[in-house]
Amino acid sequence: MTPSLDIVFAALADPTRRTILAMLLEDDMAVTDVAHPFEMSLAAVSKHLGVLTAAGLISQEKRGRVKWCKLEPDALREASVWMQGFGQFEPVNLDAFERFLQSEIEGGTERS
Amino acid sequence: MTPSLDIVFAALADPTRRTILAMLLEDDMAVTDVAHPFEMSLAAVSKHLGVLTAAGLISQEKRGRVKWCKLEPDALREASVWMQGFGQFEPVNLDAFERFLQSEIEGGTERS
DNA sequence: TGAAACGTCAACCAAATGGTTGAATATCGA
DNA sequence: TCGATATTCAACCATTTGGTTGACGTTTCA
Repeated sequence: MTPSLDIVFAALADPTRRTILAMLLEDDMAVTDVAHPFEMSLAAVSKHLGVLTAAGLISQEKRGRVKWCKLEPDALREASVWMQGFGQFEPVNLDAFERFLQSEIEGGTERS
Repeated sequence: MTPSLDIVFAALADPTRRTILAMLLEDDMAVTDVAHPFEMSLAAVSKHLGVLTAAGLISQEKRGRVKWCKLEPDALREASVWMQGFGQFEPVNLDAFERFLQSEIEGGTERS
């Protein structure tokens, strides 16, 4: 079940979380290492990672006592498609655009 | 000064606001008309429009007693560029776009 | 075995968010 | 001028968000 656009965009709206995503672009990281550059508690970063996980933007896998965080960039695809629609489609085709989104996006259980 | 990614993504995180943007894709609208399909007060919709304006996603121009709302899709560019930094997505999802065009051709124009 | 490292949980707090209602402001039209 | 229309403002409320701290469960390893 793909997380809704609500959850994905809300996850992206925080600068700490966007920085974390950029960090994970380079390599997978343990929670403690993700937290290191930030001037906030480990628990706070752990919460941010929870938000990113709920949005499907990262995945977390525990090996031993270390929990590894991995970027899942595919989760950005749905949001990206949604945004691109505003640049690429003619205003005339709203109905068609909406049908397109409907067919393109799975699991979007949002109210209209 | 372009609004920060924080503000833009936060604005996009609400389904009511995304629906408003989709409505404005079709045409400019007055505040009252924007509010019409929603089951909430006019004041609430007015607040949403304020959030979208603060994010630069729409502009509002008052003519007479009517305030017209206009989509400003360029505001999505910065956010779009940020997301594209994560690779995977081309600026346009060409495959999906071609399928969309194909369905357009096959389906004919069934807008009423 | 036991201390240290890794990470989360629970309770708490301040501020922001999304909604309400009622009053206020400004403009149009007859 | 007066009533209706269009929109915002102000105060209020409940919920969510982003942060804190301290206690807790696991896992490692000397």
